[in-house]
Amino acid sequence: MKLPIAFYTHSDVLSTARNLLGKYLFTNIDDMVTGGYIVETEAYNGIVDKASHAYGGKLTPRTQTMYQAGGISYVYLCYGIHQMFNVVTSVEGQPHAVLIRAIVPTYGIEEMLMRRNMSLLKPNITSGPGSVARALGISRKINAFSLNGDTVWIEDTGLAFADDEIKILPRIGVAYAAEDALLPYRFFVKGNVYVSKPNK
DNA sequence: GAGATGATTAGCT
DNA sequence: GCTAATCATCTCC
Repeated sequence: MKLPIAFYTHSDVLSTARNLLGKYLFTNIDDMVTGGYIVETEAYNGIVDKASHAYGGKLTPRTQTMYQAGGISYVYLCYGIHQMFNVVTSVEGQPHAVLIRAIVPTYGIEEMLMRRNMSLLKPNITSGPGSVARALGISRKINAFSLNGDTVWIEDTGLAFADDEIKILPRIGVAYAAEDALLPYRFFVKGNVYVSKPNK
């Protein structure tokens, strides 16, 4: 069952990031369906968040996707090689987003292995945002797609994690964001092997 | 129109 | 642990 758009449009990006844990993310790229459930996310809290592309209300051709109403994808390239997949949340004009950092692969594992150029299923297949996007075949072509569509979508299968199975820590790789780098905006399932390190 | 720069990963030590 | 890879995007001239 696909998540309703209402799941994405409320304004508390932190609770959306928390509630995305355990949800299934699917893509249908070149007629191949791949997916798995989310075990690690990071929240990016709009114009007041120094780690966000939209900090200070910055509006460019790239970031305008984040200003749209919640329930769509935001995909961009980082370090020249890695595609990052984000879920846009909140209402139009509020550039909130949740970065998907890790999933547990469950559907289309063969296809994911091929995309990752691997022969054996190892935890690093979908560990880290760049790896998740590559395994799922996500590219910038999928930017600003509705998460209720047929190319990329998120489902609720009833899987949920209790608060004591979840750990909340500061985000990864945002040291440049000064005091905002310390904000506890990273959510992950404790000890899950697909979560990028540290995972405890 | 050119130059600086990352929400990272993989591979080697 | 450390470091190179690599290019779209943004910023300033």
